[in-house]
Amino acid sequence: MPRFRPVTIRDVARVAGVSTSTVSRVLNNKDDVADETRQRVWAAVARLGYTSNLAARSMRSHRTGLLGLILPDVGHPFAIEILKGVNRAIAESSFDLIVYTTGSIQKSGAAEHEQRYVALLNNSIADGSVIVAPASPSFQTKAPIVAVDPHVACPGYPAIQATNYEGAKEAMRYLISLGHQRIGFIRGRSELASANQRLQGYIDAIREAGLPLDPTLIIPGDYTIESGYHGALQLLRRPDPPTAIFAANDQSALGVLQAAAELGIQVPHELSVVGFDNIPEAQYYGLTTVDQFIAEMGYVAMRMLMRLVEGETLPDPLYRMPTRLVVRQSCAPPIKAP
Amino acid sequence: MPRFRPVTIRDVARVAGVSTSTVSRVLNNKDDVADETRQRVWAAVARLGYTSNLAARSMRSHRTGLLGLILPDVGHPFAIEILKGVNRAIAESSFDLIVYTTGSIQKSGAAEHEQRYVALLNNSIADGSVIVAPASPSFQTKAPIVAVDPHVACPGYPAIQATNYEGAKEAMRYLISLGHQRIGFIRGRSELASANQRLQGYIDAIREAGLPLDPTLIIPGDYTIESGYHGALQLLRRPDPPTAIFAANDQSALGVLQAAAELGIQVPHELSVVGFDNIPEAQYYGLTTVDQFIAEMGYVAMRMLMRLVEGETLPDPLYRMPTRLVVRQSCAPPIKAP
DNA sequence: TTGAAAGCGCTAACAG
DNA sequence: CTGTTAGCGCTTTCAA
Repeated sequence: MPRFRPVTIRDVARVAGVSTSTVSRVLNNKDDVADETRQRVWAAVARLGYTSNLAARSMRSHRTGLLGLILPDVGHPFAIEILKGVNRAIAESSFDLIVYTTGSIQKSGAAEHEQRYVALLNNSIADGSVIVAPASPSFQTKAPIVAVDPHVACPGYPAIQATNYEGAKEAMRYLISLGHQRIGFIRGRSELASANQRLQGYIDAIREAGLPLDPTLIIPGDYTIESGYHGALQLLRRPDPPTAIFAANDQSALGVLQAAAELGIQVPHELSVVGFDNIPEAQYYGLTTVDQFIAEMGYVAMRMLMRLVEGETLPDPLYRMPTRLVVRQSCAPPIKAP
Repeated sequence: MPRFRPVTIRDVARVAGVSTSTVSRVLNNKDDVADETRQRVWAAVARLGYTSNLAARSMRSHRTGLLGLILPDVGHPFAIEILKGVNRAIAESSFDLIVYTTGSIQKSGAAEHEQRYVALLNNSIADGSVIVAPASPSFQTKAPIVAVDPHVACPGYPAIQATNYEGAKEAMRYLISLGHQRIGFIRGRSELASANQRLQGYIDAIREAGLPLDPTLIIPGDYTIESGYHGALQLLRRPDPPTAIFAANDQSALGVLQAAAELGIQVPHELSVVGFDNIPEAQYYGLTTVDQFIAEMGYVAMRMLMRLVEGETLPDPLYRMPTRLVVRQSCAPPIKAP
């Protein structure tokens, strides 16, 4: 590969026989340039194959036409869904997208680092950014940001969140309507607002149905298959096992199914199972789920961001994306109706 | 959101009571700074929450620690697979990743635009870039690039490509070994090197087996389900239909299955089908496929790029990623053995 | 060991 | 209408 010096605005200016500022004016479509000059400049641009230097441009004028997306881990299914929605929003717009990632949650992680990532994009090359699952309660940034599924319930920035509470409640009401009275719950990571909202939905649904709340039916978990598996084993080996289990996310729901299979417990005949999130395999397993429209969340977040970048103000800084209960074969009335 | 002026190196300098150049030296770990000064500077950095401005930094020193990935359409399954591999390579490294996308092939498309995208990242903020499926035969860029699956067979830049020719041949040899003598072929987009290499594999396998080459069994296609569907209909409605069909990619293979089902032709009993690429549904349909390790291609591409960025030279600028024939239920010997 | 000064490529004042 | 000038925030000589 031959050493190559990028073409600068000065090269264009020299070839077109004008000053650099005139070239800049033409490039930015200012209207105070003579037609003849404009032509000469464009011709030079084309001939030299000039492309403006993003770094230099964004340093002076603070409008780059680039929106940022900050993801801890692009390989994660959640991130990929977000990406699809974000991509659609970008495709419909005149903005381009810059996705920034450190490749893993390990390398990013801590809240203090997030600030760095936001600053990296937002204070230099991006006109604004969407950040996925941030832990920080606030960000210092020049340009606007929008969060998807922030760790805290009421962050100091615009955000979009699924209706975790309502979704959990709906799932529970469905199980209760089938006749279940003892329903186990596998919790999510307790530092996440989403996980706690789901737990609260579980609790309130039981209370509102006038059923007794048995705290021993609530098992800690961390959104992994393993936690669902072990939690379910614990619940199902009791002398008085629940007739249904609601898992705080898709992964742990899979763990529950696995545990049931291992113990020879028939789903849904002997045990009903419901999971939150939309795991792709849900339909193969016939798992009843509370679907989150993850891609849609990415889409809405980007649309919100674009509005902010254009200078509009959002009517409501917290957008709540509705979930939907999708009933499949993993649910049935309990064997002994009360 | 309060107006916020980003913290600059000057703010840090003022607080630490040193000059901006000293701050810069500390930030870049130069060793000619007094320990005591170094401490003061780091303290100021921490206190102010300073993050260096990417645009300014990349404008001066031409090392940013950022690698670029240029994708026409992040929503596409191929892109997502690439992303997974790329992500892994990034996670293992000390680089961060910047993905640039315009959101759709529509908005990007033409080869002339690719040059812009490469320049955008490579001549300003990135230390080098991986570009997916580029059409251009060459790029003008300051920093190194590596292509994945370029349109042309021998581009003027380092690239990584699946063993399309060998893979196609292996699939054909397998069909021939089952006893098939008349095998149809659904072509891919003829402007792509990959598609033509697969076609050549088909042709050469037939020749080498000493079978007659019937050009009317080769049907044009464009990698879509529809083209596979129509191509298969055309082949199967002949008075002398082939006993097997090899489709140049996964999508068109699905189209073939669809056409066979519609005509009431049993797969694999009356028709064997093989597809290239790895469609995720392959195993559900029992489709025999020539798998490409797409994520792996992304991984290798990034590793190659990192080497180039570090100043190494590649032993071979064209890396050929082996494909693998995965035999599933869609293949069987023809009804009448010869 | 440190600071002053120059300048990366670009845009936005301000003059002409 | 166009050129000159002054920086954006940073790194890198060159002196001290």
